[in-house]
Amino acid sequence: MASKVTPISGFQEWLPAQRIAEQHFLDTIREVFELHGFASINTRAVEPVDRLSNQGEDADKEIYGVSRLAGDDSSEASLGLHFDLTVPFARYTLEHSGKLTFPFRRYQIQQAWRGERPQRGRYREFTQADIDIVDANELPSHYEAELLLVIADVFSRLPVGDYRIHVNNRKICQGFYQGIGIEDVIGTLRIVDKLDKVGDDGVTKLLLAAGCTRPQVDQCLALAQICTADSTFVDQVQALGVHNDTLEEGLAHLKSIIDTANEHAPGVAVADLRIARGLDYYTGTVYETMLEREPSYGSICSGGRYDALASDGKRTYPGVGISIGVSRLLGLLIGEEGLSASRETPSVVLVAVNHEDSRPESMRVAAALRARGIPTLVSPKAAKFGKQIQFADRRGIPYVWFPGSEADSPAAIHAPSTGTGDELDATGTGDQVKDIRSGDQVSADRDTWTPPTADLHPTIAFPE
RNA sequence: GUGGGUGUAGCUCAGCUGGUAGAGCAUCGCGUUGUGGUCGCGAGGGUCGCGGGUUCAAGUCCCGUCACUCACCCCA
Repeated sequence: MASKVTPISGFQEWLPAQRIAEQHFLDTIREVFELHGFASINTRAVEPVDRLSNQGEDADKEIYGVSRLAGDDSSEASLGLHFDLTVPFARYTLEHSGKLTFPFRRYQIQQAWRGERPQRGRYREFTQADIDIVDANELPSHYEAELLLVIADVFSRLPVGDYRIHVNNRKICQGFYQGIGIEDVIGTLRIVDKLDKVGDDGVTKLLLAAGCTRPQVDQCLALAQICTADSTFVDQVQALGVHNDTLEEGLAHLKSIIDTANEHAPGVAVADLRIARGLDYYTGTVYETMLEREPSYGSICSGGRYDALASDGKRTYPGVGISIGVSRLLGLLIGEEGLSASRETPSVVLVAVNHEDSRPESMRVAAALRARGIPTLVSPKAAKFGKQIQFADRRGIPYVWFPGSEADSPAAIHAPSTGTGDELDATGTGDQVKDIRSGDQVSADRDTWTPPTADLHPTIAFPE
């Protein structure tokens, strides 16, 4: 039955060349995560709804439920697709706590689902690349700087352009707000978080409406304005004259992170005291990462420290984690800016087929090349050589191999004169390989010929 | 969930105050059984999102619905 196919909003799908670019990102992320000693885990797509749903009332609306279309499954536990990787990881940590070795550092690259209205940079199905470190009972704060450096290492190997990791510590806001007599810390954070969208005036109105006094509002705004690439933010906060132990603790932590980051990855981190993050479970350091060329696109890498996400009653497992929003990042780079691969197939060589009768010989050539790690495809038809070259060209395959073991082979008959003729096999019966970009065609040995390293695998680049 | 915009070929779109569905690009074929890209000729491909209404006649007007899209909410 033919039915019209239509796209489903909020689900990202790439064409083959774009997928190659995506895989390059995923491979690089994985490689760097492993380089920094993170072990991979994969968690199931579903969690019991009651475990997912107590993260805040708004989150509930976004959870996709999972059930059988037919049949009476009223006796089954209610399941939902996870909407991030942190909550499943917390559950995983508790479930396997007896078999894990702490501090446990894991990476997890999986999809997550949120049933919200899609928009630019926001999807209903999306891939996240998470790293987290959890420990039992206590978690040293130096990990909070370490995660930032891992992300800096990842992005240094990818064509993401200039970016900044904005770091804050919730204790700064919490201590500061309490120090000036504001009780609703979370609510105040949420309002201050809108600074980008509604501006000073908008935030002022909202805070006044929430019951803050004028001096409190001014202090909140003054704190939120502070944003420094070095540890001078400490002096700026202290100049505001608020005294609170929690505040001092937060300042010391953040200073330590910024100093460490500046030593190992200069220019990447910035202390930005307006960063709040929506999720309630963060208790200390929080991160958001913006691209310099388009900060309004939103954070492409976020996370933070959480002290009590996982607890079995006897022990709590504090952790710190950060997550690359792969789908959001690629939605911009691939979807809008045109990042793609140099070809739409991994094949670097197309082996021509002279006649259908000689296909076995072409297959032997392909086998010899593949045995040496050269991705190779055999031509689908013994069409005219122009067609076979075109087949390669359309897919971006740079080399066409002409098997030459037969007397009437095209390599013997049709080798073009290149002036010197030296590179042609004197007998005219050997294999030849043609670089279809330059037109150069030379004799080649299927057991030793290797394409230039730059051609062996597709490369990724933005359009000119 | 609330509000605005848009639905015509694979893609980008034209189609006037109603009169038998079009272009460009892409795809495929042909241009002396052999070395492509240019060029020439040709072909395929559309329940005009879906349903109803008005009319002799609806892609076009009206109503509904669905999808996509943008903003709000919230977040990677």
